[in-house]
Amino acid sequence: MSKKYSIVRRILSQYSLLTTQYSLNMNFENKAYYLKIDATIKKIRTYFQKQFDDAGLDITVDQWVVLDNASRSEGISQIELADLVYKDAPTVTRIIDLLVKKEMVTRRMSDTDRRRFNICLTEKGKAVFQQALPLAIEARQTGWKGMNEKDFKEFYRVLDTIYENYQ
Amino acid sequence: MSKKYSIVRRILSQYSLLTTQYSLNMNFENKAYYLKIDATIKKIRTYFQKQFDDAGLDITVDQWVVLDNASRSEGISQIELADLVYKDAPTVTRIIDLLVKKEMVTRRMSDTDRRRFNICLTEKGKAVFQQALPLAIEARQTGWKGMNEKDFKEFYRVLDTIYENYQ
DNA sequence: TTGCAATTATTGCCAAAACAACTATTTTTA
DNA sequence: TAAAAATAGTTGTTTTGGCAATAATTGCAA
Repeated sequence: MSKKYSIVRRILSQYSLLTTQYSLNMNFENKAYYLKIDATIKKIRTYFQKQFDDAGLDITVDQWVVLDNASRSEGISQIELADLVYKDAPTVTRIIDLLVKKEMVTRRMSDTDRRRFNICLTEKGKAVFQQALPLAIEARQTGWKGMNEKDFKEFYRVLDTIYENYQ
Repeated sequence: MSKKYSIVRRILSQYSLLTTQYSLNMNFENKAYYLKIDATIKKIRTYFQKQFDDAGLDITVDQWVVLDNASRSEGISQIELADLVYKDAPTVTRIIDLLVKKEMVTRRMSDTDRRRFNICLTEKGKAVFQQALPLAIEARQTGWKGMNEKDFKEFYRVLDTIYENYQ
């Protein structure tokens, strides 16, 4: 409905973004890369979500990230999962709650440490993972179209440096 | 309290991230840059928030982004603001609600269009902006330490390309 | 071995994101 | 000019993020 017009607004907004944020009379360090990164991550997230929705997969992007990482480490704990996916423990607790409710993963009490759960994918979880994986790979490649490995390394270097600068 | 140990976990987690996600036997397109960007943006956000908190400023990062953009366009509408900050209209409505509650901005009914509000900073809003601005600039420069303008341009080119690839 | 520190996970609170549905206007167009 | 389309903004719902506080369990040190 108002889709077309929000696209127009978006384009106009990008234009103003270009004129203001790229303007040459600013010192480059002062340009707001935060907003740029934020806009990009939202774009990626939206695209991934659309792929999952279109495929009829009942899963969010964050749930996918958790499912993906859990599938690669059978019996991982929630806190280990939290570190892998850069989320805090409460957030992982709630995402696992939802995945359990959807019967995609189970919490198995650890034999050796009774504070801990071992997270395991159910058959349904494995099936969803298998369906989502090619979509995720395709989405990733779509985003990276037109760029090469050198771009990738430079990009990672900058992201790593920013990350380290805030440690 | 458990701060020290979560740092240890974070380092371990980064190590495993390096070994798995940078491993050479993967095609570079398949590496999950999504998680990397997501981790970085969270890091930036947390640092900004800490600066505001330490300075005793009662403002969140998202509220700051809205306040900052509103301050640069006296009487801007909410939808224009939404486009500038890459948020949707409902999100901006609620952030403005909070800023109004904190008496940092006001909604003034537009003279020419009765659907529209003109957003204006109050004196308090301007004061908070003046206090937060140097902190934001400092935080931005901190994140960019050790990098130059060429890095910046390359970085923006990659972000722009990803963004465009998903259009 | 007792006691304290650390760890795992949960809950509560508030802010924010994405989406749909809705009201009230304004603009378009037939 | 009347009807339809578009626009600005709000509200509701669900999910996620960050932080603090808590319970239960484990590990360590005196």
